[in-house]
Amino acid sequence: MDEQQEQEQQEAKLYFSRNLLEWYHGQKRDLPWRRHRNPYYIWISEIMLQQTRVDTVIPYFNRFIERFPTVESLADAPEEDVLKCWEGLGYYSRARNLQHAAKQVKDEYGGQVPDDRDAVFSLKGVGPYTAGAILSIAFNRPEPAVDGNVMRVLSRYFLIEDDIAKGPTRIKMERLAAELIPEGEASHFNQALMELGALICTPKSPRCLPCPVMEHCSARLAGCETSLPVKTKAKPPRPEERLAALIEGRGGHAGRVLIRQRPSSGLLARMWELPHWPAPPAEGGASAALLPETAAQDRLRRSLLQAGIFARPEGHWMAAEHTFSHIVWTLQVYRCREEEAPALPLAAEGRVPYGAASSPADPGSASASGLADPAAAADYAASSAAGTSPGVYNAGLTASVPADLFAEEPAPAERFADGGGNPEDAGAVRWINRGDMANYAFPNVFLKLLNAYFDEQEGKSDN
DNA sequence: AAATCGGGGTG
DNA sequence: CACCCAGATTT
Repeated sequence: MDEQQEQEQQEAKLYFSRNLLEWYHGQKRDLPWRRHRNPYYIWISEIMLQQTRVDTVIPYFNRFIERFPTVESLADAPEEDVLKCWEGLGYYSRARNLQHAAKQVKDEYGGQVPDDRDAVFSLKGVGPYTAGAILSIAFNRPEPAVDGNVMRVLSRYFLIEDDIAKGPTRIKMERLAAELIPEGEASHFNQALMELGALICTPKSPRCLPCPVMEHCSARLAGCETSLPVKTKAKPPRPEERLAALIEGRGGHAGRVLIRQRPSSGLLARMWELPHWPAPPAEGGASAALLPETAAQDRLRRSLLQAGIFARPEGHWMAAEHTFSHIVWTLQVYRCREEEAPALPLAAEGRVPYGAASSPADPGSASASGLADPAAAADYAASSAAGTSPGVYNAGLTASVPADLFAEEPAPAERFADGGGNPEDAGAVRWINRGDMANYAFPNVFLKLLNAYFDEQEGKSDN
């Protein structure tokens, strides 16, 4: 690049920074986290915005800071409260990382979000982008905050054709973004950059006419703005057919359905769900949806028994789909009815094996109670499990199940080939009614299924 | 460097 | 419906 080009490049940068900043002051949106310069608010909003659009985040943000107004209140909250507040937002490990980081701030930084690069970086869930966002937006530090919006804007304005999915490209963008920050204006400028990406320089059809920097935008001048940024495509998610059980309680559980808690690591960690297992591949490669219903019900019953849950599938209810980044679940949901446990033994913990092979029946535990009636057994479990809510049912039924029922069970790794983590801390089950849903955090697909079910029940009882 | 982590919007 | 959106952590 000769001297003349270099000078033009410098002018393009100055033009960009000046015009963008001026535009932002006239166009910035009124957002809840922009109404104060509270580093805690900025931090919460940036974690939420990592994954979701502004419109979706706003109600979550408002509820979150109402429920957890300070770092300390977040640090001291029960984890399930934090997860419940995050319910439906996705990427739940971020909620758990956020609370972990709140404890860090409380214990190591006196409850104040640190105004220090290394300290901010050390917080769980805070990476290069979020650290830069907190330091610049909350503390006006001249740090770059390069997210997808910023990379899109910069790749177009400076016509950078590097693949933004690659690591080194982000480093390059950060160097460039840092150069562009006007003296003393890091907070406004970084927000302006992201605001432009969100409102004007959008992925599909950028609105170049109202763009404050269109005159010197290299991509627009070259007519290639819609083909930037260059980004390698993600590989498509793999499909997974699963059989799910909506179990209607009987006796002491009448009007309730059974839910269980997922393991504390992996997919949807510690969230609650209807029990479900991979569907066996049908003959000839047909999908599980085409699996003869009796075969599917038989398989589901085996899986339920294997998990220590006594229930009988009674027919297909509905299908539901749930899309992750890397998997697509198709859930075939069967309505099931709770059955009486054959022998009896109720252990005290309210847990069932989740990923592990079922433990052998413990003859000792069988004498823990002599209750054969499910309602009485539930009462027994509730009364013997201190600190649990009414309706808690101990499905840790290690009772004698005919061994041949398990003859065709797949290996544990196959049964729970969904990213399930440590089986030791999973498998808690509860019988819940609609009101109890407020106490458990569910992924959206199960929220929809449970609401659909309770709606259906209410409709029936009205008639 | 590649895979793991949700859920929603657009055309 | 196909296709798009992304940052931190783990492996």
